[in-house]
Amino acid sequence: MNIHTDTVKQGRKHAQVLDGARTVFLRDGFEGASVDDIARSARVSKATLYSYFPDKRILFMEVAKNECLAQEAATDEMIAMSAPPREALKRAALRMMKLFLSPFGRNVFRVCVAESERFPGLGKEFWESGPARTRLKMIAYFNQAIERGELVIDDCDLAADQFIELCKADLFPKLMFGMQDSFSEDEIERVANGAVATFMARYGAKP
Amino acid sequence: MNIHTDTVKQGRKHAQVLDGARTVFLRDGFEGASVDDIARSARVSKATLYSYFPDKRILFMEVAKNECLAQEAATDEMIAMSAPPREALKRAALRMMKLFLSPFGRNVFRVCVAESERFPGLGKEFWESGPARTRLKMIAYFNQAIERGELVIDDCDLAADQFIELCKADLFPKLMFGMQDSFSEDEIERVANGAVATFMARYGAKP
DNA sequence: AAAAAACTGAACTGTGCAGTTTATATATAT
DNA sequence: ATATATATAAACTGCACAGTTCAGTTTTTT
Repeated sequence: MNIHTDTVKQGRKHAQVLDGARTVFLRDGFEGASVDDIARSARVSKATLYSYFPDKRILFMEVAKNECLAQEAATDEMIAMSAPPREALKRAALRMMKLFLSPFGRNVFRVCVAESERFPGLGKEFWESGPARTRLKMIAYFNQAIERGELVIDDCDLAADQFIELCKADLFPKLMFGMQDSFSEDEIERVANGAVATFMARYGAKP
Repeated sequence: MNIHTDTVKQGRKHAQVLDGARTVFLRDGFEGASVDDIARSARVSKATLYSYFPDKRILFMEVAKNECLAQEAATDEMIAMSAPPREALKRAALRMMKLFLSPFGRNVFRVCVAESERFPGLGKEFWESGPARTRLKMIAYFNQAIERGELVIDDCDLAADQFIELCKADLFPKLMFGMQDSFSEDEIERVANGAVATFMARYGAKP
């Protein structure tokens, strides 16, 4: 994430402030979060907070930048490149779903959607350092599996996007519209299996 | 939409106020919209506005209620029940996509996501009077097509959810993360065709 | 142990905005 | 025509919150 590569003062409480900000921003969004809340949550005085981050916007950006790095780290080891499609896809599906169904994923998405007007580029940068990487991993896997004759795909980009969307079926709208906020293993299994089955019906090599 | 069935004062400027509110809320969200802006946009004094709607929250709910009714009306005639699957699905895909890619769809979604904390039930009510109806229509169609031997579906609920998500592939994330805000016919065609092809590969009756 | 740097808490300023009031104007009905 | 309803503009109140200041305390460095 390239948002603001400025030098921000380092010091004892730097991380502490970021942690508090992360908590509050993820919970309340940008507008919803008050700097007093953040300072309280970080167990730091407001003055200290402002000595590290000259304003709320910059603090928010710093938090976003950090989240992106974390996301980036979590992406590695997502797909077992050599596994057969059904297995590899199932694992990928479960991982992706766990991520965007988590409070973290939910909130990041909410904040990106709500704040993308105020912070142009925020959504894009998050996307690129998170979801886009997963997508690339998947496309790389597709190419290997095509080589092996296990998959037949004309448009790999679209195929990847379709698989990702298939993993959101049912659950994602329920989450976004606030109709449900946690999901059982069974619900997740059902959707993951459905995603794999539908994907393979279209793109699995016919014997 | 059942949010607040109170009696709100009727009168000459009732619709005018709602219109202005609709414009501004959809553009700026709940927090982002100022009552002064709304009054200005509705060409009505603030006092008049408040004589119709006792507070901002209620005004917002009233707008949401109206949008739901409109949505509901637009849903009828979405699927030609007797058409063969590829044709019916293609048409349904294009309609759905046009809807959620429109500024209207985008904003309603944004507002629901951003405001679902502040207004519990808002997202759900919108979902139920909009997307859920489309979903039901689709399931009804599936059942007829299954009867005719054109489709083979074990879990119609999941199948409908999958089709809806397939229609969002590629475009929806780009929209949500602010990476692109309008889409060409070609882009839409590609995704719609992909959705139909993938859906049919899984659920189309084998000859 | 002394000096320097970092932190605290609390009070303060300024601004933006929801909601109210008032004095005035314009329709609508009798 | 006159009385009553309704609408208007503009000023005002109250509050929440970003950002500042400062006198005093704690931690780190030397």
